[in-house]
Amino acid sequence: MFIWKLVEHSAEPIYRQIMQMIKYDIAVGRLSTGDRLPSIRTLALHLKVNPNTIARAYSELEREGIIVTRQGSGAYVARVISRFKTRESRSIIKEMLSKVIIEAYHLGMRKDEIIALFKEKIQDIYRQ
Amino acid sequence: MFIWKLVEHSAEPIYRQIMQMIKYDIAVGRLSTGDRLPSIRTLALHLKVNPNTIARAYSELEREGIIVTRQGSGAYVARVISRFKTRESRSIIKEMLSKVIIEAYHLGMRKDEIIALFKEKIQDIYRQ
Amino acid sequence: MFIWKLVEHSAEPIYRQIMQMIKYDIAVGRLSTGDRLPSIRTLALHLKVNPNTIARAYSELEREGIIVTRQGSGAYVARVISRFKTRESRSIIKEMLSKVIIEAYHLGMRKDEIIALFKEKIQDIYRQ
Amino acid sequence: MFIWKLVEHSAEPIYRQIMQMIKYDIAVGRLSTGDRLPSIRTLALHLKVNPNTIARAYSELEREGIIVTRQGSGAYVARVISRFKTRESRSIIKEMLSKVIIEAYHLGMRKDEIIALFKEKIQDIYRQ
DNA sequence: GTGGTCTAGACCACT
DNA sequence: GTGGTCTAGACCACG
Repeated sequence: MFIWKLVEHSAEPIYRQIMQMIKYDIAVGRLSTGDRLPSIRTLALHLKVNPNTIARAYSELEREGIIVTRQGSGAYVARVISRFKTRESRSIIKEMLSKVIIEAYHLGMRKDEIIALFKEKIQDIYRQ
Repeated sequence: MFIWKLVEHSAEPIYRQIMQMIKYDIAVGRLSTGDRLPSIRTLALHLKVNPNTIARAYSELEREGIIVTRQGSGAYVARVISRFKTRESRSIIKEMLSKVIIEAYHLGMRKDEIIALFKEKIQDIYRQ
Repeated sequence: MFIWKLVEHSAEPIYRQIMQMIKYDIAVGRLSTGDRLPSIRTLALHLKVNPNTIARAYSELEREGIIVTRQGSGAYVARVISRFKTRESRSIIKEMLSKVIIEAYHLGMRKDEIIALFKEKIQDIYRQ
Repeated sequence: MFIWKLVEHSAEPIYRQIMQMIKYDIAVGRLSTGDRLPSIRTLALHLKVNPNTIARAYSELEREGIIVTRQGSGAYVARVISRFKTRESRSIIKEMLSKVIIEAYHLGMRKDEIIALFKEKIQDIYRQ
């Protein structure tokens, strides 16, 4: 079914970890448009967290346009509305790339090492 | 002297923005080993934030081994101790790369676009 | 016959969308006093929703005095009983107008733009 | 200070009523860019609701870009970024106008009556 | 002091 | 059964 696990004692809030898991699964194709997500209660039991926490994750994903929810029915992967706003998106992604590269630098990682990691990761997600 | 500016109303805590600015300047070579950082009071006035906030940033940077503070003298950029612990660092950076690539995906960015951004950013920081 | 369509994944509950469609058709004259509405089963099949949902919509419309249902016969558009209670109605409509105008304001719409939209819409419904 | 009151037993969720009050006050100019909103706890005490409910309202207003919040500092009325997306906004407002006019029709209100109400309300908000 | 996250548990609305 | 709202109360992060 789903094989999601939380990182315990992470600084990352639980609801964000959940968002991240789902976004990842969509990005790598394990979840597709129209697929039904587990119900809030089911997932809460599975991950052993409070249903409100799952609800929070789903609701944030919904406002990002990544899933849709309907009372009495459930939550579903949204049709991909690539509502790409070039300028904003570029600036968000540039900022994130900046951070990770600076972090790698200060962790003593070499240029070729981070490039290798980047290539590896991008293959996972942007499969041909 | 220094030309740092805070992003107003960013979700990023102020002390982290300050850490980020300093790490960036070190990474691109604007700050080098042994350089003296502005005093807490000076920087607090300049950025119009509480001195405690600067102190927090400096203390975290010291904890990361990026700067050293000497009682009564000030804070200095540390000699680059590449305290690179391969496994941990790789996992941190992989996690961060994953996040940014997934985010780019969901923002509708194409593979070549994010690759271009990555190349651009890595040139800034890892100059030959 | 009828050409009603639901907005998929709308935040608006399905039964309310159905009520809205019917009220709209009455208001613009596509449905008149005495006209028979589609049966619950028929409409449920057509819209691909649970018959209970249609039943709920019809029952609410009946409560509002807009349709009447006769056992075993079906649902019909009621004779227009203008059960207008000045004070209550005014307060409901004022509240709704307030909301839409405030919303328009925060969406950056100009005064003349919303006035134009209002005039357009009111022509649709209150034809001379 | 602030003179907000909740409607008891309203179908409108409390957090939405709170959002509405704040949007209204901004629209009519009682609150201006940069003004500080009451703290979550203060407002919760004042309105006799749970702090989480206020937090929810503030957080939704933030994602609509109407206010900004900072941990440890408070919530402030945002600079008006009229990030007006013509098509989307027009469609939202048209939908809302449609509903209110249909509702007025079914409540037996005359054309001139609703026009009068509209004019009255729009004067409140879009003052010259 | 501020807002942010999370839990436990209740009740409601919708299909 | 589904998701949505709300409360009470705890603990953390930030300035």
